[in-house]
Amino acid sequence: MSLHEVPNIAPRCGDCPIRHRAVCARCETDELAQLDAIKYYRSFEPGQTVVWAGDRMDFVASVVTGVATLTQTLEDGRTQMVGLLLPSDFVGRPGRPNAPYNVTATTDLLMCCFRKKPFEDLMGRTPHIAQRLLEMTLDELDAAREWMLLLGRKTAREKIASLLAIVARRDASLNLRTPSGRMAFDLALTREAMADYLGLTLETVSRQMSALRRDGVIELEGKRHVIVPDYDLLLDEAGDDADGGYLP
Amino acid sequence: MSLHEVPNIAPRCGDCPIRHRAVCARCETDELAQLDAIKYYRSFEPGQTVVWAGDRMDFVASVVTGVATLTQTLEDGRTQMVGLLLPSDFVGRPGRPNAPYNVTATTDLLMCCFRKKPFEDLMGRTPHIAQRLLEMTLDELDAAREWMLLLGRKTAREKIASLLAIVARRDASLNLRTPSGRMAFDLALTREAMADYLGLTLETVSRQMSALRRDGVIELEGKRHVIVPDYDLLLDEAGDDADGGYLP
DNA sequence: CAAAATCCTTGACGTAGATCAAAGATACGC
DNA sequence: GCGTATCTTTGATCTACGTCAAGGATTTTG
Repeated sequence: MSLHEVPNIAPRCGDCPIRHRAVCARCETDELAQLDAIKYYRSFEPGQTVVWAGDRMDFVASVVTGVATLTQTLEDGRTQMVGLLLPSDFVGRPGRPNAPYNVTATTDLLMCCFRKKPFEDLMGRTPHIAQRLLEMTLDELDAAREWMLLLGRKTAREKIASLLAIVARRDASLNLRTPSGRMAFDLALTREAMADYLGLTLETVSRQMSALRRDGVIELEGKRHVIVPDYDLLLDEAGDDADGGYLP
Repeated sequence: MSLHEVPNIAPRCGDCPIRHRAVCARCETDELAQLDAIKYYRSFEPGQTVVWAGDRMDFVASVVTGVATLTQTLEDGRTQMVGLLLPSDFVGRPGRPNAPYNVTATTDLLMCCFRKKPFEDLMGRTPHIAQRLLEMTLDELDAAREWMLLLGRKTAREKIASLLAIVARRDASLNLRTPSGRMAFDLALTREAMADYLGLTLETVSRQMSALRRDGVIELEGKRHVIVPDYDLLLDEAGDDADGGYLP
């Protein structure tokens, strides 16, 4: 349910195959046991919908493997992606019965779910979980606002470059990155999904990807595997924000 | 720090002239006293900056009267508004030392501030304040995502209509609204601020405002006072989202 | 009350990205 | 191996919105 740098340093959550950035960062073993008691797994195929906007959603979850998206649509079918869920990201909101957006798997997707009621109870008993959730939600809000800048003011080329930079950065924590700016990753999104992310059409996305390749900013192997020979060059293209980004 | 319907039903916070949606919704009198002890007021003139992006921000605050904006900028000066603060809205984030965005007064502005350290301490002691803050942050996130749909997929005319509908709705709780859809309000934003909100240029905003007037969707008295003869008509123009909006 | 800011409107024109259309890649089933 | 479906690329054209420019309205200042 977010988009930023993910340190992925949280301790393992019981026997759960993923490090629950969401709920485990400061968990005591006792709490981990309680989380384990209420968790279960669900898997989805590419294209499958996890929940429809407006539907009751009686669980919260974090992504174990795969990619999911949050999307919003207008009556006439125009759609805008409003969230991109990568492994360790969290979906769902304690205190809200219904899902505000469509949640869709774009790849094979495994989610670790917690039934909402017991999760909320646990949250009520352990204040630091609520605090952690607040922290995460604030991160998401920052990401959403960065995204707003992209949607409102960046050119198509800058949008593409920014998206690639974001995905590359997320992958960088896991994947190989040479000391130079060279890095490679797979883009788990179709051109259409990229377009929905960026507020463009898929044709424009395709054209701009070709243009970036032509200009040597990126290399493409097949359609989805991207190589960034010089990360700084990509960031230049992305026209990243002034105001220096805020200090830690 | 958000954009939705604000019921404004929270009890008064001590002698504070505003109902602190943020921190008082479920406050005990004891906690109110503690909040009162650490609060102070600051006022700003139109155009004045409350904090610069990146600067240390050692308080959280809620807007008492007036309007403020959160903006982000690219190096070349392109700017995007990412938050609109109306009375009762909350700014600032416990746990983060620096402000991520520029906060600027667009009218005369009075803020009720709480020094961050004591506020955080209080939050640590009273879990429901953290919960309330989480709730508010989730509301903001929803608003940000609605805004993303606007920025990414709506036409200029729809953008304007959506903005007017949002402001009208915020005002509706305070202002007069006849049983029919007729309503009137003052727009505390310049054309340029509207443009920054909507990801447009000020010329396009001006043209679309004129077009909406010409088409009888709105009436204008002077530049800032807007009359909406038929609110449903405005909502049609705004091309509001499908998926029915989620049920309460 | 003139002079100078601001803020807003309107026009003429250019362009980035949308739309429409066709065809190449790649994968999948039989 | 061939047909079908999905995804992607590329081209030709259109258009909504941006850019540049001029001129009102309204307020502020001296």
